[in-house]
Order: sequence, then structure tokens, then C-alpha cells
Amino acid sequence: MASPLKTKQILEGARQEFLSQGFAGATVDRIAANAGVSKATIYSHFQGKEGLFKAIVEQLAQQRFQVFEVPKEQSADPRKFLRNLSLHFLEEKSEDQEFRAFQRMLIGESERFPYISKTFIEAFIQPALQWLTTYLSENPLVVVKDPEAVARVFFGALVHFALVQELLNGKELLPLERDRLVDSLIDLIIPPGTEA
Amino acid sequence: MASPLKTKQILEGARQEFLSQGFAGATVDRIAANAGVSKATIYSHFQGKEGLFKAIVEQLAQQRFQVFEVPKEQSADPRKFLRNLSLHFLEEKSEDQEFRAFQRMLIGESERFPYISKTFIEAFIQPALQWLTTYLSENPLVVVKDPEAVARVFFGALVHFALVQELLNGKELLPLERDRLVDSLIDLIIPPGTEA
DNA sequence: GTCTATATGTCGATAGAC
DNA sequence: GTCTATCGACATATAGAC
Repeated sequence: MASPLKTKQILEGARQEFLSQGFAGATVDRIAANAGVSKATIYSHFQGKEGLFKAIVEQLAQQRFQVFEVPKEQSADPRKFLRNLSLHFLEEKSEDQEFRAFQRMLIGESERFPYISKTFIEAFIQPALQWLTTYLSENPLVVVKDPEAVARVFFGALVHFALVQELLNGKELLPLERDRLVDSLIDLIIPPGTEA
Repeated sequence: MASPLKTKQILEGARQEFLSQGFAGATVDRIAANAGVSKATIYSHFQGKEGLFKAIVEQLAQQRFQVFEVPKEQSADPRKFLRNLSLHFLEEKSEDQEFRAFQRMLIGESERFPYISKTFIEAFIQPALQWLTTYLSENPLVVVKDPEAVARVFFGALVHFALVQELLNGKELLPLERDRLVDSLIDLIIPPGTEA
């Protein structure tokens, strides 16, 4: 009842269509054309448009956006370490066109399909905040009163910057170098001159 | 060629429909029904669905979301002042259902309709950052090295918190009191014990 | 100016041939 | 299993009566 090759083709075509058009704007006709299969084949592999949409969301959340990568080798200096981490994060997520499209779809459809935001939070936001909270708690060179809240400030400042600059085309209207944001952010979390 | 009353009714109906359904999901039939007019009337007042959409966006950006309110009476203590301002901002924007819907639509449609994000940045984000930057620069009790970047951190942390908690239903999966976020944020920007 | 009625196209989904 | 061909519903947009 299911051919693995065709299934893969359908998912590939559906990902492009849903990410670029949203759920309501996407059409099964275009998905079929992108995938190189007929519409009937799609309906034999998935339970309609919404079932396909759900499959795409889970695939993206679990396969592409699950990992919040932290370098194995942590620099001894927390300031340098967090600075590199932040710049790497901003650069990577800003350049990742598919990630940007996923964020757009995520927020745009989160009212109609709450499981999207749930999936994304559990796969991406939750682990990132968890790791940051632990790092801010356990590193002896870092002193913060409420690591969980500070982790939110840190992560929020980075994500919001990427969101405004890249998703909302803020680069042109509100130009600001990544380095300036990150440097100020690090200075706030770990004031300079706190080296061991 | 245009009746002011009908125009108002159409805009009212269109706002509800576009905010709840997005551009692709909205139908002119429902807008006409909501407005209590016929479809033909809509097409005589506006240039099709997209023209109506554009009118809605401009109306919302200019009439509802333009003002970033700052209390006239600024407390002498910057920590207290920014704390009240932040909590007021979070409370107001979190409760404002129409603002949440607008953010969703804004981000969801920003690729297909770039003027939406441009309008929102100019009406809302730009003034807020401007005011914050000025405040952080000119208040003698506040010392920050790069006010423009710190304003981004401040605003970004608040907006991202509201976005995750309210738009993405993070309240349930990642519970965190507003006070804890705001208190930590203020402590980072203006360390306690910096009173005059 | 605003309506009813309709033109014209595309949507999601399926039946039936192979 | 996968296709072609097609269904009914509904989309945007307009013509013509009043």
C-alpha cells in the first residue's frame, strides 16, 4: 500500500510547497507536480492534505531542527565561548532558508494547528533553554541569580534579532551588526573583568 | 463611487477574516457576509482581495499599533521605571488578541507581502527601539556602553518572551512568571546598587 | 451605489482502467 | 500501486437589473 520511493518524493514536494505557501495557500496539485506523482498517489499514501501537512511538520522538527548544536570543546573563557556560540547560531539560522520558512509557517499557522508550535517547542526551544540554563548554573565562572530567566533573556535576544533582521527584512530599515548585539549581550550576562 | 458607511463595514469584516484566516485562507464571501454587504460592493470599493488586504494592514499599523506608550511621569528610579514599563508592555500585548493575530499574520505573510513587515517595523518596532535607545543614552543614572544594541536586547527579550508564551502556547510547556523574566532583565541592564 | 445572478476557474478528493 | 479523468464544492471576479 506504500512505496518508499514515492513516499519520499511526495514528502519532498510537500515540504517545498507548504513551506513557501503555508497550509491554506498550498495546493495538492502543485505538490503532486513537484513530487512527480499523481494526486491519487498522494491520497493513497497520506490521509489528505492535513495528514500530509502533519507529516511534514514532524519530519522537519525531528530531522532538521531538533539539534541545538554545542561545540564539544568548551573554551575555558565563558565570554569567548558564549560569543562564538551566539555568532555561530545567528549566522547559521540566518542563512538557513528552510529554517526561516519553517519559522514563518510555524507562527502563521500556530493558531489553527497548535501541535506545530508544540512540536517545535519540544524539539528546539526547550532543549536550547535547558542547555543554556544548565550552563549558566554550573559554570563556576558565571554568576547569575536566576539562570532560567537569564537563559530566556539570552535566547530571546538572539532569536528576536534574527527574526526582525531576517524574517521581517529589518536589515535594511534597522541595520545593526551582529557583533554589536552579541558583544552587548555577553557584557550584560558576564560583565568584563570577571575572569578567574 | 464610495459610501463611507459601507467602506467602514467592509474594513471591519475584512479585518476579522484576514486576521483569523491569513490571506490565502480568507474568502471574499465570508468578508461580505461579516460586513453585511454583497461581494459586488466590495469590488466596487476596493481593487480585489489583495487591495483590501493592503488596506487592512495599513489601517491596523497606523491606527492600532502605532503608539508605543510611555508614561508621562517617569519615576526617578530607572529600575522601577523600566520594570513597570516592561510588565505593562507584556500584560497589554499578551491580552490583546488582535495584536497577537496581527503578529501571526505579519510573520506568516511577510515573504509574500514584504510591505507588511515594512509597515509594522516603521510603525511599531522602529519607534520603540528609538525611544529605548534615547532613554538608555540620556538618563544619567543609566550606564551602558552601546545603547542601541542594549535596546535591542531589552526589546528582543520582552517580545520573544511574549511570542513564545502567548503565540506558541509556551505558557504550558515552558512556564515562567513574567516577573522573573523582567526582574532578571532589569538586573542585567541596570545592576542593583547603582542608585544615585 | 448596491444588489442578485452568474461566468470562469481551481480546489480537495475519488472512481475506475491498467 | 499508480495513473487519467472527473466529481461537486467553492474560489475570485463581474454583468446587468434596480
